[in-house]
Amino acid sequence: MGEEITTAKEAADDGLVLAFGRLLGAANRLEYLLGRAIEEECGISHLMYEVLLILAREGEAGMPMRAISREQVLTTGGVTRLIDRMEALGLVARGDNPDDRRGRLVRLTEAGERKAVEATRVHRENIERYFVAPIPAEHREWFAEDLRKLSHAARDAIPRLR
Amino acid sequence: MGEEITTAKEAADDGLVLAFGRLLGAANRLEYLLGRAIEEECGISHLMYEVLLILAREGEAGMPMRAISREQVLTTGGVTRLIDRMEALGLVARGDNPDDRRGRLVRLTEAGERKAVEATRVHRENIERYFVAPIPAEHREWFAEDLRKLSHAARDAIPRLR
DNA sequence: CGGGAATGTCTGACTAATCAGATACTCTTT
DNA sequence: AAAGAGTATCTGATTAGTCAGACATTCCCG
Repeated sequence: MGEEITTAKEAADDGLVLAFGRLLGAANRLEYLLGRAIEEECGISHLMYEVLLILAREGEAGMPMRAISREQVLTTGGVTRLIDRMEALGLVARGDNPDDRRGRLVRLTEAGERKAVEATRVHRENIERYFVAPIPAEHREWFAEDLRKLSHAARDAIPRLR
Repeated sequence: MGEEITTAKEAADDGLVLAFGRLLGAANRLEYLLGRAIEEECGISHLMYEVLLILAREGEAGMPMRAISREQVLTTGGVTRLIDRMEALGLVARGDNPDDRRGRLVRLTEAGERKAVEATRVHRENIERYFVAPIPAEHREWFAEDLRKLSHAARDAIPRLR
């Protein structure tokens, strides 16, 4: 594993690269499956669902677009367009930010709250099936904990997006 | 955790949904970081790198586009265009498939092999830093093993893409 | 306090994916 | 062997993101 790699075949068989590929593979596939399910059953994209949860956590006051961009790896331009679509669906509302007149605050509407609850029901069921079931019960706690560490380490390493 | 969820706030605080969000968050951010690094240092996208490794594993003969689409969650149309770009960069070559004249076989070129080795060097370094370092040494083996299980379970559950 | 740097959002131009339909071939069944 | 079903790839239209630049506002330092 610590050896010098000189052929493409060796590169492809590298243990570390394989393990990492597994993380991405698992995440991509799970995201795909769960995203599909939410899209079909609730009519919103997986990214919209994530934003619903972020806003739900934030509460009444709403949060600036900037903060959403930071939570999800998404440029501010991307957030603008995502929120445009969510606003068109009636899930969120934009309001002025009294503390900073450049910015705006996004908050959930009633419909957005209902959608968050509905989508979570669908989501939970599928997570149980695809994410929890394959991990042996005695590993689950550590596994979740390690994911948390990984998630934070990776977040801290990301340079600020425009 | 097993309780009925009725408000958006509760949905956002659901332990299972949070843990899953962590997996996706970690994977997205790591993919972002490592994708950036490979792109900047090697001039290819993360997806291209994955395909280089897939082809390296396959060897001389090459593999049909269909198989690539299956490995990466990507439609066949997406693979066509990805391989178009990789061909333009000189990393892969398409050849006829003697066994099935509908299909074509994709294989690495010399330049593709070199790129796979080069990119893996960059990749390994960053994986060490962002992926391995945050996981305590005594968990690593189980963690990788659990990821493997997850990855396979998720792969088997994915419906065939067009 | 005034001016330059920094920040938050939006937008036009672009990119890389999806989807669905077209085409060409293969496989199976009668 | 002919027909119909199935499969591999490619392509036009669409979509959802990126990037870079515009603009308004705020922050900070002399």
